[in-house]
Amino acid sequence: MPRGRRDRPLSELEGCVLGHLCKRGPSTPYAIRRTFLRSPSSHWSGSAGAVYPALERLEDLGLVRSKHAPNGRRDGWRYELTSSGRRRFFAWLEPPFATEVLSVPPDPLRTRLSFLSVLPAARRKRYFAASVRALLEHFEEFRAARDDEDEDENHAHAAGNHAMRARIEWMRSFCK
Amino acid sequence: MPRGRRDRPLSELEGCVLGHLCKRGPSTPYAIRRTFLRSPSSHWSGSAGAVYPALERLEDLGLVRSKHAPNGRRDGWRYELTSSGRRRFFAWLEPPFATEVLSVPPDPLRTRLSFLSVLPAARRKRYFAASVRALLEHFEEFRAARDDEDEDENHAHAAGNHAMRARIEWMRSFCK
DNA sequence: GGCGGCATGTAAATGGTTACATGATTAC
DNA sequence: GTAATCATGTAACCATTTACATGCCGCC
Repeated sequence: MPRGRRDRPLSELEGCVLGHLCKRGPSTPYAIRRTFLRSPSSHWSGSAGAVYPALERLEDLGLVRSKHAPNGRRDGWRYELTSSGRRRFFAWLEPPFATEVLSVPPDPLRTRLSFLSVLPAARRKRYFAASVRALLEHFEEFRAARDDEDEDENHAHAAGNHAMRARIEWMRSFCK
Repeated sequence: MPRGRRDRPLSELEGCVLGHLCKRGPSTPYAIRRTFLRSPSSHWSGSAGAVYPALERLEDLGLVRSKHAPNGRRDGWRYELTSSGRRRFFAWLEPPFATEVLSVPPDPLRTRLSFLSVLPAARRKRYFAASVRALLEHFEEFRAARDDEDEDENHAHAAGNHAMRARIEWMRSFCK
């Protein structure tokens, strides 16, 4: 799907950038990056090398608009949603979803299950035990890292909780 | 992490390629691609443009070795694990895991939860209902696509099942 | 004997990453 | 006044994807 096409699907990052602008209003690129950098639930680094190009692409698509807005002595731009950007964001956000949104999300731990038959039974047993232990440990950390400021983030966090518990459950079920 | 470094972490695809060689023995690149193409649980396309370069990288790292093995009149190569490749595969497969393996796997549906507050309550209600409906539909398809040939794949499939059910559960819990 | 599908690749585009550079502001 | 951190980017690299090219084989 060539980048130029106006109707190409948005990447997850692009959707989130539009979402930030929709939720918090006009923002500088750095402000957008910051929410990625700080958000505990996000899996993006919020790297400048991703956010700035994404904003350029979105501007090329006419979904955002930038105004020159120097900050003190310093140059800077402020981005805001266009009305077509707003429509596009809602299309990204709401059902009907693309298949990738609905299908089982990738999970590196689950991927590894496809190869466990190469291990002798005893070692496989240890595998499950050690994995459950590691998962539980990680789970504690995750639960500790609550946000509490943003209601949405709490929802997302709760969903993450469910997902983690499901992983622990199936790992446990294989233990037996 | 520069590509040349011998101790860089393996990508998921690279791990799976080593895994294929470990499980099924020496293979042609196409045979490896095929398992990705056919495996229902995999989220890679098994595209040639991913597998061939991955094999080259693994060979540069000394983890696989290729032999010229013409197939009939046609050129072709067959790859096999080296002993260091085998060690490396087990390190990839078994605990202790890298953080990315343990942490909550990304889920595009969960990502969208972070923006639901932009919707008015009624619309959010419809959102959850429609999502659950779509998930259930997709879930049926997923369950139908069992493999039954490979025991490991059945394990992975069962884990996918758990993950899907967890998603449906949390979507439902938000409905209320 | 032509056609469709299997097998074997290459090339270009994409959307991320890390690393680097550097100006402004704040804390000490 | 100097070090840490905030803010603003650029550049190089990386692992994927899609699209393309092409030879061989079996079937109708």
